[in-house]
Amino acid sequence: MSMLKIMKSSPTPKQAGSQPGKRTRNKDATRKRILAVALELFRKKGIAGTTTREISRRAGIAEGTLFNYFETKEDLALYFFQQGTEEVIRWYGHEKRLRSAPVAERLFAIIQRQLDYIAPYEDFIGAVIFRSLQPRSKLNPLSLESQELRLKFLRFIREVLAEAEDRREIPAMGELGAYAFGLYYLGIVAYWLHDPTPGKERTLALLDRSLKLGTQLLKKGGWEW
Amino acid sequence: MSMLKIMKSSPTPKQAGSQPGKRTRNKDATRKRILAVALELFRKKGIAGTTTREISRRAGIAEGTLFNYFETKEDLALYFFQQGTEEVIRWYGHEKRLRSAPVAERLFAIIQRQLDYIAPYEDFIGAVIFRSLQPRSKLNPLSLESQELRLKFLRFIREVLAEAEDRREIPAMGELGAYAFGLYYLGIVAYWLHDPTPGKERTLALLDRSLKLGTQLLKKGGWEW
DNA sequence: AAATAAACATGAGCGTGCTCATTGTTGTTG
DNA sequence: CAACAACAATGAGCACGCTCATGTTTATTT
Repeated sequence: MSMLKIMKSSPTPKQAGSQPGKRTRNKDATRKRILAVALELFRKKGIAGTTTREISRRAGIAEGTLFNYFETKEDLALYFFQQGTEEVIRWYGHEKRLRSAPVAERLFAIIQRQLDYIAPYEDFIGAVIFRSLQPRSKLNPLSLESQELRLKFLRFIREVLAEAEDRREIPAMGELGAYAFGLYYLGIVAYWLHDPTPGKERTLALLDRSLKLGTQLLKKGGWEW
Repeated sequence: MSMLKIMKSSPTPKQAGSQPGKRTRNKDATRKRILAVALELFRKKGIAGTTTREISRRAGIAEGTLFNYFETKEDLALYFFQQGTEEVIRWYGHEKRLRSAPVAERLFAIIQRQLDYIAPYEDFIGAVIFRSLQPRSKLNPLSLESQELRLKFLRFIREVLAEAEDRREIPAMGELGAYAFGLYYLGIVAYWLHDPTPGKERTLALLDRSLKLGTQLLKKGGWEW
C-alpha cells in the first residue's frame, strides 16, 4: 500500500529531476518578493520605521501571510545579516592569496568584508546584531536562530585561528580565542556604527592598529602561564 | 514687581529649608510607588512579560501618568541598572583596603559587585545593557541616557586604570584601556547571562583567570610599539 | 477671596506586531 | 472525476506601548 504511492502518476510528481509543483513555485516567488520589498523599506526607513503592514501591502499579500514566512519582523532583518556572514565564509574559502598573509591581515580582511557587506543596512543592523548576544528566552523566539548564526561564525573564526596556531603565528588559545575575537568584532561594529568619518576611516584605522597590536602582544607575551 | 515675588507668603513657600510643597510630595510618593511596583513585576515576569497597564493599575495611577514619570518602559528598566552602576562607584570609593591590591583583583571586585547587584534582575537586564551600546537614533529615545550611563562607567574605569598606570602595574593605554575593559565587561555579562552553574561559578572562574591572564599579558608584552 | 496660571493626572484612542478561526487552493486517493 | 486531505492565504481582532486633548489640582497674582 505505501509502496504504491510513488508509482502513481499525478499532475505534479515529486520525483527528483522534475519541475517543482505549483505550490513550491508560488511560495518561492512570494518569499523573494517579501525579501526584496523588506530590504528596500529597511534601507529607506530603517527597521523601526517600517511596518509589517507596508511590507505585506507592497508584496501583494495579506498581513498574516507575512508571518507564515517569517516568524517575526526581526527575523526578517536577521536574514540579511545572516546572508552577510555566510557570504564572508564562502568568500574566504576562495581567497587563496590571503592564505599566505599574516593572521592580522587575514582577520582584518574578514572584518572589513563583513562591514562592507552590512554597510547598506547600517541604520538597522545594530538592533539585530546586539540581540544575537542575549540568551534564549520564551519571550524571544528569535534567539535560537541568532545562536546558530553566532555558532557558525565562531566555528569559522576558530578555523582561521587554528591555521595561525599551526604556523606558530600565535600561541594556542582554543575556544577562548574565537570567543575573544567575536567580542572584539562586536566592539568594532559598535565603533563602526558610531563612526561619522567618510568611508569609516576611523574604524579602519582602529582595526588595523588594534589587530597588529593584539597579535604582537600575544607573540611577545605568550599565552600559557 | 518681579522682586516682590519671593517676599510674599504662600501656603507652600519654596524657600530653602522649608518643607516641600504638596505637589512635590505627591510626585515623590508616586514615583516611588511606580518604581516599587515595576521592580516587583519585572522580577516576577521579566520586562517583556510586564505591561505598562499593570504597572499603572497597581501603582494606582492612570496609564498615561506613568509616561509623565518615565518616557518609555525601558527607561524604567534602565533605572535599576543605573542604580547598580552608581552604587558600585560609590562603594569603590569607600573600600580603602582594595586600594593596595593588584589591578586584577580590584577589577575583579568591581565586576563581581556589579554582577551581584544585577543578579536579581537577571532575566531582564540583558535587554537593557546591550541596548546601551547602540548609537542614538530618533527612534530610540532611550539611547541618550544610556550613553550618559556608559560614559559615567567608562570615566570610572579610566580612573581605576590610571591608578594602576601610575604604579606601573600596567602600561599606559589611555582611553583605549577603558574602552577595552568595557567591552570585556560586556563579554562577561553575556557569559554570566548564559551561565547555568549555581552561584555562577563558571563566570567567576573565567573572570579570575582572564583578568590575571590579561594583566600578565600586558606586563610581559608591553604596550607601545 | 477670587481670578489666573502653571503643573499634573486622566483615559479614550492610535498604530503597532502578531494570532487564529475561516476560507481558498493544491495535491492525493479510491 | 469526485471526495478528501494537506497546505497556504486571509483579515478581523488582540494586547501592547505610547500620545494628547481635556479635566483637575496646586500655586501664584490681583
